[in-house]
Amino acid sequence: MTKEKFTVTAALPYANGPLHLGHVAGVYLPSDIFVRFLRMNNHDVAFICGSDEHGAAITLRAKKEGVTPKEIVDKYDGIIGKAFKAFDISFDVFHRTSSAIHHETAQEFFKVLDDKGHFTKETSEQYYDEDYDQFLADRYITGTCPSCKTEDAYGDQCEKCGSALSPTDLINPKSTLSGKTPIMRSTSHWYLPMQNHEQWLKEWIKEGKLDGIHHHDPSKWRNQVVGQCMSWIDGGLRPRAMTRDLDWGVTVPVEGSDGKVLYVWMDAPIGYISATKQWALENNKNWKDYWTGDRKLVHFIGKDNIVFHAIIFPILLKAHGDLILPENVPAYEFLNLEGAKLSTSRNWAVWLHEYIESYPDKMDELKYVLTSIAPEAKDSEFTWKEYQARINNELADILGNFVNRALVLTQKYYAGKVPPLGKLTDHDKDVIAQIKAIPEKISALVYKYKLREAQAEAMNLARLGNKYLADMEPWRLMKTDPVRVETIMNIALQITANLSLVLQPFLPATADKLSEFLDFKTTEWSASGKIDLISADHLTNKPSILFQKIEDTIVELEVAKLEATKKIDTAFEPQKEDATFDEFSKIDIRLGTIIDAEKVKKADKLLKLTVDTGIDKRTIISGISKHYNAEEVIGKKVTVLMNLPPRKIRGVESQGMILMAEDAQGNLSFMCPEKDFEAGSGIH
RNA sequence: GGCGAGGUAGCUCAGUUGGUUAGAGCGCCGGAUUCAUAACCCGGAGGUCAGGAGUUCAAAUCUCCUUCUCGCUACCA
Repeated sequence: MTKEKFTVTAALPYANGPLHLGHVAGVYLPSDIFVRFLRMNNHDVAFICGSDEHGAAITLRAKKEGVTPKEIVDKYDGIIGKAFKAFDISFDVFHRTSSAIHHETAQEFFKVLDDKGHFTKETSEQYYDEDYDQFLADRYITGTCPSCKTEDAYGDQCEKCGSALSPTDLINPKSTLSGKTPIMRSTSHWYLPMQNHEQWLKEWIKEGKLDGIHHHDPSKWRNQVVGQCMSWIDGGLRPRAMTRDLDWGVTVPVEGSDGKVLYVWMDAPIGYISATKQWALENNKNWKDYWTGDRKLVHFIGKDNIVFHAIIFPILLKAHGDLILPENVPAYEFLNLEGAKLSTSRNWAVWLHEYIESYPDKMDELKYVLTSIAPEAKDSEFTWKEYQARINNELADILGNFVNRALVLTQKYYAGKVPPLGKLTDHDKDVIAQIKAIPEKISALVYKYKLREAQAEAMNLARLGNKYLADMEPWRLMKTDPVRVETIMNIALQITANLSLVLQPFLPATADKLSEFLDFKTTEWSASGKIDLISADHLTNKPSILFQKIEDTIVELEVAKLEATKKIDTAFEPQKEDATFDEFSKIDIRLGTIIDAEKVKKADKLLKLTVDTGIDKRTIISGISKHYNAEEVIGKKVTVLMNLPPRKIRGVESQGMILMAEDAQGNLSFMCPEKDFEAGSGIH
């Protein structure tokens, strides 16, 4: 195998929460396996990751918790970094986007593109809501449509006549945030005109050609990745703003851009580059070697960020010039947990750092299970029951047991010394051929990013060993033909030595244990498949149990722990700041009876309700159709916020709002009077 | 709502350019065995390949429709 060069990145974890099993199964573990395998084959590889620490979500969270964004990201960068270390994900570097070197790198990157004219700078007068102290997106402005004169047309489109608008076209504009007339304020943003890149993107993704030259094999990209990219491209790419009005992030390195930062999705992938720079600095290397030339760039990501890695970042890389584009973007689907979607906010998750704390000696067990169920082609599901079954039935019974019987027999018959290989039978030769074939299969699968199958193939080597022993019955032959047993045991030990090799990418700690048992270690994949890994007379050690079985009580405990999180109200916000009595008095809340309801067309969550409020019958659009269907809400007496300024939603004017209670799981419930009061009753 | 990806044995999943009785692992049932963590080994049962229609000598595989799940997006706080 010729040596190749790889730069492998794992999606930067967003530093506003800890890591859960979904992240691990779908990005970090597969990339780690891939990289470990590459290293064993002596490819030149850099494995890059780090914390993604910018973006509006972090500032919002900081505001909510009353701390600085820096405190948030420091906290989670710490938790995440520590967990990766304990779980033994073998990054060459785990960096962070809040570092100085990243800010410099991202700014420089931006400047290069700006200097080359790859951005269109739109300095425009935009509407600004003084009460909310922010610029208004098109959709947050309504006004009268200049062509059909309908009121409440949106800033980007009039729903009535369908004409495309810009906010400044509107007559008598209003902010939907405060309801007031926004003022014009000058702001400039840098846009990436993605539509200029459609042609080469199409050729690159569909045919794997870049500038007419072969770049990669598109059939190796996952369906989902090609499908979603083509869907975006065929739908027509549009300019996308690469800067934001925010105070947390990489400041735009251009005069007069105060209060602006790089869009987090421009900033974050550049984090791969800045992390490489930091690593190069510390290891006396040149970072450019890892981002130029005939090097293969591979991005491991989750399916939710395909377009950023397969469209937007490639545009940026190509526009920058000199830099390589991804050779593949293996995107993983999602992992579910015990029948429900993983959710950070609802605390429905198995957190990696908590697992590590509970089971510090069971890292490989978790790795094995997660690789077995890795969501490569579709969403998959983790259950503790399956965790137990995989470990007990496969790791312990098949792998652990084989290793144990081979080594224990060696202890028993030869005091641990490897017996010589004698004359081979046809059966032996057949087994030896399979020992050779398995690593080849694993290798082919890994290069195709089929890691779960690759791992299963590694387990087949242990199966082969078990079957070989069962077929040969050395314990019986020992009485009649001890010379023959020497050959059998030699082969069994060679299988064990091969296991210590082929398991390394998947189960590094277990592979090390095997090496200790055998007193033999090699990290050269090219040695795999050989049957002379350990020589005759070599002394092996007494084995210990490789895998303890998982007791039922563990499963029960973990499931109970999860169920308990359903009941704990962890997700509730802290109390808001004081409101004056005057402010409260302005709010008009009354009981209303829903007298009619229908689903709003072309909208997932909306119900159009007709409500009798005691003083009138009005239409209210409510985003509750995931929780209530139209039939069941009719006749309900609910709480209505009366004096919210009317707003057009999906072309229908909503005159007020139905107040809902929301629990920690995000379920919504009407708030109904305890006594049967009539519609119109005020709520004070 | 638009687009994308999925729906294959009880469970987790393979099925390459359509081609003989649809596969693997685990679970289940039966058998054999004792070197081994009551493990291993052999055998068996179990599938209208989400549902319907079509193209074809032939469809899990191609086309259309319906339905369910997930993601992106729109809209919703």
